Amino acid sequence: MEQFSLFKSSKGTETEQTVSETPPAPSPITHHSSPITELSFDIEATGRNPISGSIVGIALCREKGRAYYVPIRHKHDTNIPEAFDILKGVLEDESIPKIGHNLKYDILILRQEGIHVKGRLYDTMLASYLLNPNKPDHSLEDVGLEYLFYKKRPFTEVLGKRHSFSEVSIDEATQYAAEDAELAMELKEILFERLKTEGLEDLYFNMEMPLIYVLTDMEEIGVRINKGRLEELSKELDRDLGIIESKIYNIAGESFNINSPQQLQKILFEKIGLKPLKKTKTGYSTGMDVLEELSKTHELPMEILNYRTLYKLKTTYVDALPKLIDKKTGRTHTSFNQTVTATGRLSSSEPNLQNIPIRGEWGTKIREVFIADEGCVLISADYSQVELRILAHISGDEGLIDAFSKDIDIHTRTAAELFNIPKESVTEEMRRIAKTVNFGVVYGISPFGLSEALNIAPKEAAAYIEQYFKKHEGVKNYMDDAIKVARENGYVKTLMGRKRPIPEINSHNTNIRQQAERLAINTPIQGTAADLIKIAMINIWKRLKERNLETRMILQIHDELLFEVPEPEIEIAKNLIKYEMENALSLSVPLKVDMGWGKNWAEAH
DNA sequence: GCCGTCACG
DNA sequence: ACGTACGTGACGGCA
Repeated sequence: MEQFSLFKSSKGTETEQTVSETPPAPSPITHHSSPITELSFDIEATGRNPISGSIVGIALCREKGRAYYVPIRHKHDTNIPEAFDILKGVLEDESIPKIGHNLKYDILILRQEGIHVKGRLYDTMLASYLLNPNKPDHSLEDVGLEYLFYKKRPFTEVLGKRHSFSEVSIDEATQYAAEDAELAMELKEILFERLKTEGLEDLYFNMEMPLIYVLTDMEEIGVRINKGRLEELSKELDRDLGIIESKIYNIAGESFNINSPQQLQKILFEKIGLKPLKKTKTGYSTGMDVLEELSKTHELPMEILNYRTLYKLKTTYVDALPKLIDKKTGRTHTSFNQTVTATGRLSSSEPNLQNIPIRGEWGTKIREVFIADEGCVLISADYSQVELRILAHISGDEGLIDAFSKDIDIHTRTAAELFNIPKESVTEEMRRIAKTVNFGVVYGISPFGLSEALNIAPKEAAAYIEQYFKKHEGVKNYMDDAIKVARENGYVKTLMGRKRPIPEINSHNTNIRQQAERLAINTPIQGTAADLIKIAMINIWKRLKERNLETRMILQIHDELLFEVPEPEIEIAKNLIKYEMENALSLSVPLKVDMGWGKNWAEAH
């Protein structure tokens, strides 16, 4: 039977028809005489990763109760080229708004088919995220359930024992896909109305929505990785690990699985008789801080730490990265997740390229593997002390504003304040302490937390904190105010109006409440930094496009952007990037961006 | 599927 | 008496 598009039910309440019947089939787009005001769509494809996955079909919905499914590479498809061309025209029409759930995925799949989606995007996943960034699951299933009390048919059930969606019968595929497209359309009404009442419209349309296009480009371009070098490093790590392994067995007097915390506990705390310093839910901790402390008493803990470091680098990076090089592009394509963090940051997965090692000799070795394409260099641009600058701005603290206005080394200045001495007399050790205090301030400092971080007595830590607040009343006031605001509203906001509910702020449990208070303090800072770099990303992306430059943004690591830049564009790109990052927001302190470039990421940093 | 551990900002 | 720094993702072990 000829099947072009399938007329479909309102979530299964009407019967479906094929459009192959006479008279000539109406296309889902053209049989309407009215102009298309908006369109909900959903791509069915193979695989989670939209770069390696491929399209199976497209579901479309223009109005409640009617949705269509157009098979593209369905096993049972009869491939009608006209359908594809009509769809391309509509999806690329800048004037037609597009509705969907997780549009970044659909846009990326469509790009592989030569369709470049344009126009205003109503992404219901992003809307759900902005309405409640604490929500752990923004899947269509979960959002549909929460806002429409609608239980969608699970994908796994439709798939059954089949390997790919392309093997599902057209009838079933239609039911499933059309339901998704229609659900997104219905959710759009509710969620975007609520965005308006919550004051989140501006954040959506001017930040998260444009960012979809930026992130799709970044994911599509990917990063070049030196695979051969990774294989060399793997062998090197194998050798080093073997040596440490036998050393450990020698010291322990037996061989065991070093990666098993259970077995390790037996060796450390029973056989050798070292003092357990900390407990976990399941036993005695063998974490880094504990082993570091124990290494003063015995030689084994240090060897365990060395082993763990190398093992981590090998399994998580050196051996994992080559497997994620895409066969088609020869590059590595991460996913930038826009709806994961509670603060507004992005996250990165499969592979996570936001936690690539940087410290130590192995950090350098691994970063050297991230390379620029021929004729290009990598440019790294990172915000200097961005969270403390944001704290200066939102707290209005005079001391902090003064320090950043004069571009004084902030940690040295804090040290001078803490120890009541002139800047010139600050030692390395004092600066280290001050640096930790400054970090602690941003996290919502507590005497216990600071004492743990500095390995000092809580009383001593409390004294530092007291001294810090004496010099920075503005910061102290900000913290008190943030907690007050959270108590009154039940949520806190970033500078750009991003909200995070803090439901535990009035908890009667002291621990829970204090944790909530730290969130109330930290979230506006971390979240504003996230807002800031998102603005910079959008502006840089736009300007690169306007000027037809071939410089490509490839990674975001919270306060850093990484670009792949053709050599002739180095100067112009450097200026453009620095300007847009430093001027993304106008704060009461200047923003400062450090830049570097080279053939690999280690050099660029 | 959870836990402990550890890589990053 | 207890347990705390903020935000992530990936790995191996183990039930």
